[in-house]
Amino acid sequence: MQESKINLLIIDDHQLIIDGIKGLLQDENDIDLIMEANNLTQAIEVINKNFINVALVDISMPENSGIEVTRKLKEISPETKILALTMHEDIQNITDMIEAGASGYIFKRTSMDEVLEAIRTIARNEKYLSRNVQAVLVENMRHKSEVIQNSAKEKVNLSEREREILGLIAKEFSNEEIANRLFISERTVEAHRRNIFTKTKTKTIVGLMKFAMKNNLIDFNNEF
Amino acid sequence: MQESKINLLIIDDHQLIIDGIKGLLQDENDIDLIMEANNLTQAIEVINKNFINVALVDISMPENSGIEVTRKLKEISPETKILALTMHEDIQNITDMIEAGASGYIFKRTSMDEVLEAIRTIARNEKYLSRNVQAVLVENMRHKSEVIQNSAKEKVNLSEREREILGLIAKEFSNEEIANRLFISERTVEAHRRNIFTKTKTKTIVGLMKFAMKNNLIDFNNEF
DNA sequence: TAAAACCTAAGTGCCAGCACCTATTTTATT
DNA sequence: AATAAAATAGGTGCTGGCACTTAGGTTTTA
Repeated sequence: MQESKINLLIIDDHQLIIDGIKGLLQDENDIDLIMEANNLTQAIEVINKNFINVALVDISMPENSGIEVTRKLKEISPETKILALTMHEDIQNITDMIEAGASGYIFKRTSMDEVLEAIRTIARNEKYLSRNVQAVLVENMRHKSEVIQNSAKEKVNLSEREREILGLIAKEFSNEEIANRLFISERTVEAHRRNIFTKTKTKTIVGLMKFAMKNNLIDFNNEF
Repeated sequence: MQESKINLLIIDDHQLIIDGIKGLLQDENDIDLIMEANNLTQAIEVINKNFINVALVDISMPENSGIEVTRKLKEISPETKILALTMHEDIQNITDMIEAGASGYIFKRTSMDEVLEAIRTIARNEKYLSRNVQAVLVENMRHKSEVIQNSAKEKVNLSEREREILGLIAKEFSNEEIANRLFISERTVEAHRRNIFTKTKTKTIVGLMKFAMKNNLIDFNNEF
């Protein structure tokens, strides 16, 4: 399945790291060309002159963050696959990089073998997340549910009608509109609204929306 | 790093699949015991009698969904690592299973080699997401950003101050409180508020909150 | 069968948010 | 130097949301 040779570009502001990686990779016979760049400008220059399959981006770079670099490179050369190499092990960084267009993400504390495997994987147009990264993602998913469970520990039981009205509130209908829609009095809507606030222990619509979000009572994204 | 032998439990309502997997794994010398169960009740029975390192759960089971099974097994035997084997390739299923406590997730269309690798990986207390699953996760992260970019294509440029005030609104402060906090007049806060509404093309606080959510201008989860 | 929860609804009054207007000072941007 | 954008702030008036109260009919549950 190994297609052709890989043209690699290493982008890092630390020349030492570039040299290190280069040394470790240059014996691999499926990696043809290894270019290097210390910043975005140099990287763009390289990419404009050579066809690069894989760019290894260290996102701890000072001036342009790795996210910026990734976005920019993807813009000018969408075929180039980007592998993020970083010491930032938080989810935000991972998701940001992937949103920016990275095909793979590995932590600096992983072995060089994995770097090589990652390069080959994303060169084949697959995705690569190192074990560590997978662990972070999994932990995050689990954590999210824990947060929800904790915050909703005192199980809020909104009635059918209350949920319905909460949904309409979230859809930006006024009490009057809700009343008309449901063929009930505005007074009744107000009563429901009050009960919803009481049950959810919230005081403002903003608070209520946050509550609804956290408890997945409404979803902001898919609607409308 | 291979610790000891692995005790495996295969849970699937299709006996054929159990037999198939069993046949393919019984030659592996690091897999000691292979038990089987066709449903949750049987699985619980097995787990109560034997120590199981890894449970391979097919979540397409009719009666109790794999999610239920996973939750239940994790409850009665937290040390047992769970590997989800499924034909459902959507994110919801993946996240649900992981939230329920699965340590790994693989699609049915992956090779048996990967199943074996996955079993060994999670037996070592690591996480395992197959390449396919990684692809789905990555695609999902990217897709999210696309949605955001589309809906916010007309790049909303809130000023520094406006962002600050938006943040305070999201923290449920009233105009008066915001005014006091920032040492400005309530009139000014109102003016900013109006400008924010205009710029974001929203009309109600609910709409504004949805906008802010989508554009990551505020984050509902981490705050407070 | 009684109690609890739910859905319904009217009255009354308060005020925060908002509309619409105007205007000065400061800070980019060209 | 000039134009634009942002931040500041006062006035005035309307109203939707909310508090607080009361109450009757229905459904669920203990």
